[in-house]
Amino acid sequence: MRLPLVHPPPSAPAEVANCDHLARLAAAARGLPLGAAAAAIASPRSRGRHGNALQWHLGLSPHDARAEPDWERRIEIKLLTVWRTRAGLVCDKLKVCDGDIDPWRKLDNVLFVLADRLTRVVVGHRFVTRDGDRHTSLVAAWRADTHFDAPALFVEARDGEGGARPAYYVAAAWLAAHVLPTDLSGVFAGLRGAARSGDPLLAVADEGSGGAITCPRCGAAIGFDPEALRRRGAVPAHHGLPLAAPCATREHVVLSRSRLLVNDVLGADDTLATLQSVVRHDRLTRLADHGAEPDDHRH
DNA sequence: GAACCTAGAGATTGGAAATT
DNA sequence: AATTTCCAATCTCTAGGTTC
Repeated sequence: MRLPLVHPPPSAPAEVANCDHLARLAAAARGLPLGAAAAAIASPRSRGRHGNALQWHLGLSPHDARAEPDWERRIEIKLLTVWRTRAGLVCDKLKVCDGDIDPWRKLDNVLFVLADRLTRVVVGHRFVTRDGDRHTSLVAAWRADTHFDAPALFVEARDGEGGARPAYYVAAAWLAAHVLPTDLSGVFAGLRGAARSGDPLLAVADEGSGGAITCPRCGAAIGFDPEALRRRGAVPAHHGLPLAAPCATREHVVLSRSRLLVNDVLGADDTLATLQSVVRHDRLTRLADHGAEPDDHRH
């Protein structure tokens, strides 16, 4: 159920908060697969595991549970999962905070890190300050009718144990209008059937490889529809026997090599290895460990 | 009519905080 | 010190609508 906002909006737009160090890290994250780090630091079904993985790569505590912006208490970092539909790039609504917390401060300055829903690869980022049209449209939610006006910010109640648990969300439409670019490479269409339950294991193939490759993890045969790979860039795949760990009990998806991004810090080989989960957890490269962290973050 | 898309709501998770 | 409750967060499901 949708409820009216509790916290009145500030009258003035937010001041821009910059951090050059964070900007460099965000740029360096492009092409980085988050799945491997997520598997290393979070439980397999944890809701926030890819956000945790991003925090880890940025040198923050992976399980940050503060009510304040994550980065220097000035910039909120949000992982935004995106996928492709016929209409272009889309994302889901995003929770801002619980209903008893002021959402405006969290929305002052946000670094949105965009990740592909299928591959969990970082595909881009955007710094967004609550000013200009973004301020106006968010503030308009204060007087909007929760049911008929499709406000950019809303409260949704969750009836759980111990009563309602309302929380603030930004609408997907607002994110589409103010955060998402029209197009971005490295973003795949959502897959039906496979990849619906849990993260699929990924294998990379060239589009000319004709429907059969060997599994990068265990060497067993993987079969797929090569025409579908050319058409969509990703296909559900059949993993042949033997089905040993970690390949047993997991869905498999084959990706077209030419549609994948390469992370500059990892390089082509390590990007592929990380994406395909063949890097040991204690050998993972952490983004924040590359390049010295300047004392002043160059503000 | 099959496949796809969307909004709304529910289900889960690990760490932090609170309590015993 | 050990246990329980609280909490942030978002992934997943479902029903109903749209589009090929």
